[in-house]
Amino acid sequence: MGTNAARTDYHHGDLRSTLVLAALEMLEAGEPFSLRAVARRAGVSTAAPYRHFADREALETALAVHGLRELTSDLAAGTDPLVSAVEIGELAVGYVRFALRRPALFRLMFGRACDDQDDDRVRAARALHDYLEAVMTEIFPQSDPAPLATAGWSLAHGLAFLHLDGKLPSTDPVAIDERVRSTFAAVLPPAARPGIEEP
Amino acid sequence: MGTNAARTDYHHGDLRSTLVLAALEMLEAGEPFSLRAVARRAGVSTAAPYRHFADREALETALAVHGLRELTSDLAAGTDPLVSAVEIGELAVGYVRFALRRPALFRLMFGRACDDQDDDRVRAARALHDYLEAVMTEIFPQSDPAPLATAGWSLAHGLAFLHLDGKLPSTDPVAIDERVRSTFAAVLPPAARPGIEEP
DNA sequence: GCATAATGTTAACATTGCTTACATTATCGG
DNA sequence: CCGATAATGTAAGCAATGTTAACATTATGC
Repeated sequence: MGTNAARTDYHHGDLRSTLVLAALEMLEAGEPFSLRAVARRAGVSTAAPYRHFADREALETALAVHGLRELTSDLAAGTDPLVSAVEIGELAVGYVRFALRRPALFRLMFGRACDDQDDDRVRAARALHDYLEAVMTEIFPQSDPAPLATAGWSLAHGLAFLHLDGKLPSTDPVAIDERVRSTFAAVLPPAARPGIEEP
Repeated sequence: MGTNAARTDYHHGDLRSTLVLAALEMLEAGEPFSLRAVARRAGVSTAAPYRHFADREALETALAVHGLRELTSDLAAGTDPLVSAVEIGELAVGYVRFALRRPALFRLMFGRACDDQDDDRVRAARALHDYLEAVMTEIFPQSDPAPLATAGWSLAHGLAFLHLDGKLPSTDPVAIDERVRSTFAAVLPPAARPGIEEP
């Protein structure tokens, strides 16, 4: 109990998870999202969520953590044995697809300042960054991976947001995938060849 | 008048501009922003803004248009005779600086879907895109400028947002500038040399 | 000058985030 | 096994917000 209250089985039975789930469903459905609406959907009183989240922002942080983890595992699962530079483009395609598939969640994850007080959130964000850096290290063993990871993440992130905002044409999903690939190709073509022996 | 009501001089004297200005000041000051608060600051009743903006979103769209124009002219003024590929990095530095200097405004400009109904907003967004494409055309005359413009914009945009969100360390402004430069250098090094004769 | 449309005001409604006081029930020490 | 206690949920209410409707006022065109 106390800090580690995650599996408790009280009046409602792990209301906290229920609330997060309800909020995720509402985000997915594109419905506007409010603490009261979430409580309603969970079949619980207006004030009940405040037993589990300090305020609205705390719920949003929990949702962001969920999204960050899902995105990270999505990317890792999509292209597991990263070998060629081409696959970086595929990684970016996965990133942009995630953003367009879950626009509201994506905006929650990246739309506001990272809550540095929340350990879970900081960890989840760093896990994503570390994964990208590891991939870059594997693909470009002779270059400094840090700027490459920053570049790759920023590029994918910018593509995701600009498509989300309608700043780049975003009607045809196939065209989007192609644009992401060609953008990465335009920028990372003189990459290291695969199969380089480790130094 | 009618649609072109911009310079009218009624009871208050161009309340519309006053509201936009008041809202911008509040954004700049980091204050939370509400229609009522804007009306209060403009010294006008709660319902007055509805004579000039259909709803809150309409005001936000006006602010976004303002911000897009300012950003575009900022960039164009900062580096006027674009010549070398290095300057693209400087362009990105200006972009990221703008985002960090006006975080709330930047989020308004790019945080939600581009209101395709609003001609001003569509035009302002396209003007920015066209400017970037023109720069790319000038610098890389032999390459297809479209993917390069997309890549440059996305990269700068992603850097801006990741810094804004605290996903990349954002305490020291000088370090940020340097990171933006090195990121662009890591990705656009084999650029065309300056001084290429026009084809 | 006067009809009329443009602009601003007052008052109200529904919804929201949040708090306070209270009710209920799980858990634990005896 | 039982009662104290803390964890959890509820009811009611406050202040703020977006929005609208009904009304007042002033500028503008005939």
